[in-house]
Amino acid sequence: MMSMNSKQAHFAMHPSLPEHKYTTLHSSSEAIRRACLQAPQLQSNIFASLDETLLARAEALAAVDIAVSQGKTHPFKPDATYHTMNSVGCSNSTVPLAHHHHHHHHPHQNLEPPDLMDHITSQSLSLMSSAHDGAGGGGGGGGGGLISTSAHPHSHMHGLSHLSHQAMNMNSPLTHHGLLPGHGHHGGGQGGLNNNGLPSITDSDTDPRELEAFAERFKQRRIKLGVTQADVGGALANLKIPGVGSLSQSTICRFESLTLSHNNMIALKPILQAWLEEAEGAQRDKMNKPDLFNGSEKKRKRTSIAAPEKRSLEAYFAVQPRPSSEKIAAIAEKLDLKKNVVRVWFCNQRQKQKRLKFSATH
DNA sequence: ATGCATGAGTT
DNA sequence: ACTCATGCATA
Repeated sequence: MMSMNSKQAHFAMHPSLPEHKYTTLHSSSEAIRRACLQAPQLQSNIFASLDETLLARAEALAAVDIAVSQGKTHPFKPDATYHTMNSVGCSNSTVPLAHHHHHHHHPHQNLEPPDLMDHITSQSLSLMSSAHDGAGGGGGGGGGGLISTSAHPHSHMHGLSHLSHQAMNMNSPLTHHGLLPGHGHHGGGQGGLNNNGLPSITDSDTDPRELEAFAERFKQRRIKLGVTQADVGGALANLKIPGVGSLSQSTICRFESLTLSHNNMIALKPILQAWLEEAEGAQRDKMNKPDLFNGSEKKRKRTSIAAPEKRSLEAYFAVQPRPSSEKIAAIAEKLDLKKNVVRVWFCNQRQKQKRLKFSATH
């Protein structure tokens, strides 16, 4: 089969700067997070009598939290997810951006050197596109790189997901990849290029400190170039690196702020480094691709879990980060949320927790 | 800058 | 049904 994705729709232009629908102090919810919840794990009968014990317990804990930092009520329903999946006539024109095979990994118990680049061949570095600025947040604008760049209607999937998926364990930063010819130099500087055009991965590349330093340099140079995070993401596709498509503003942002998993950071570094060097080396010409597409498709609505519910979830998470399906259902009902919303929340929470745990260690 | 969500690949 | 990489929508 080819690729038959069904998640497209680009163009999220102009944030209409609406009034708050509901008060959501996202900053506090993130700041508070689970920090002081260590209830004894009383999971007596999870399947027997709707462990209200645990739920009540967790909620009680959450309640304490509420009393301390909340003094308002919100008249809103914590659930507003309506996907408007439009079958836009299924345009099958998926970019033949070579979605090659991938490898597998055995259930061994440790580091399996990932073939970071197994097929990458050369390069055809182009350049980014327009310049706007305002990437770093900018309060009102909304992180947005709402520029008119990269005209990809809807056919870009994950670019390099296969470069470093879960096959590799992200622990010891000493894992070097079997196909690394020019490794040997390290200590704050790499520069060798692999046979595929991307910078070689060296030991130093897996060093959290090095990654951090690079991320910082990257951001500064990017800004210096006058490009937004979104611009970078879109420009990556122009690098024509096999298996590497475009990335979103979100991902670029996360890279710069180190809010990606260690592995993800390592995988993205070579790509972004390649772009950076190209962009600086050709800062003269700019191509502007006017995209005259009409995006009248689905508009995904982001579910917003209200603070109280969120606190409860955090309380549950503290005692049981991985609730069973039944448990999730129970929690969902208790909080009047859709089961899937709860499930996804736990998944995301685990990811977050994981990366926080890592950054805390380094 | 981040919260909620999707999807591929695994387990 | 989970993990991981990513993305859309939004604060």
